[in-house]
Amino acid sequence: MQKTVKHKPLILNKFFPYRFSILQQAISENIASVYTGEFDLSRHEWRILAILGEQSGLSAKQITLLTSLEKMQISRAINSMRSNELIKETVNIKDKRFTQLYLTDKGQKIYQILVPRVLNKEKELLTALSKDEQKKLNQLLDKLHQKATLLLE
Amino acid sequence: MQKTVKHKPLILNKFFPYRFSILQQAISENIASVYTGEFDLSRHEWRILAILGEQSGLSAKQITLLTSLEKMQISRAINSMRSNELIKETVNIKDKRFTQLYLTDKGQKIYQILVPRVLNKEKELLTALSKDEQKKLNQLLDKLHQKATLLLE
DNA sequence: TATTGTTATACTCTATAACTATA
DNA sequence: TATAGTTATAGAGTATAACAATA
Repeated sequence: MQKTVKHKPLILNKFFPYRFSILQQAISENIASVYTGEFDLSRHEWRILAILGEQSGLSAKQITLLTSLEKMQISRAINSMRSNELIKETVNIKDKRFTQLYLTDKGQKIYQILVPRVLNKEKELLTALSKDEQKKLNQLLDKLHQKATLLLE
Repeated sequence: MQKTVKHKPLILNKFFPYRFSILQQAISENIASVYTGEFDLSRHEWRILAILGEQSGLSAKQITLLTSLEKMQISRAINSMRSNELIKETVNIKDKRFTQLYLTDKGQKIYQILVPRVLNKEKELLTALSKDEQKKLNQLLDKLHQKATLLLE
């Protein structure tokens, strides 16, 4: 006689959130291999570099609104990037509480090198899918994201 | 005159790996809210509970093969679960290097309570998509996973 | 009083590798 | 020699909150 199962079984390998997490890890490692390899950035540093490369002069506060990073994570990452001379800053004259952050020449150079590599890695990953499939995937993930966020409230 | 951009710009919010990572975090928090809330399990502990609830008597080595956990992560999680009396163990008689792990009655009770809740949370998340869309999503993620793994080698 | 950003602290997680016991 | 599992240790990341400067 078999043990009575009172509920649907949970097979970890078929459990959507688990599978998603494993895939996320693989994707993340692919991208991280680009920015950790030669320039030894942390994930937070890489995100800040990406943001500031695109939009100069942001404050830490603005970066919190554009990324999932919190203010002390940013403060620490900035600290490290400052000592590696990737970032310089000025105080906002109109409101001295704000610091305006910029990439240094060195920071910009690294940014210019990394962006094509990272975009290329993204492209490589996505060659697994046709253009239509990529579009479909984005739609599905958007729906899922909306629901996941809703459920967290 | 505008600054010359020598490459395609990288907009973090539209960068697939970034979006994926944000979504993963939201999904993971949804599931974690179930197993951390009442029983205060860590993610590793939860995964081990899920595995052992399904298959009794596994060794730590076997668990490494069924999850993304490594042996010392398992060793530590087991340690904590042992002191919370969720797990008991016996030595394999044929090869004394192997430990066979089992849920205690208490561990099983928690397992029986958590599985329906966790599956329900998964279901809630997936209501964002139709059955067809869920199937499609799984196919697309599988393809992506294959590619991501391949690129890591 | 409220906000920006820094710092302190304690905690969790991770990675590497040395260690034991068994084979 | 090789394997299963434990332990030590240092580093990275996280969460909470107190803090200084400015508004």
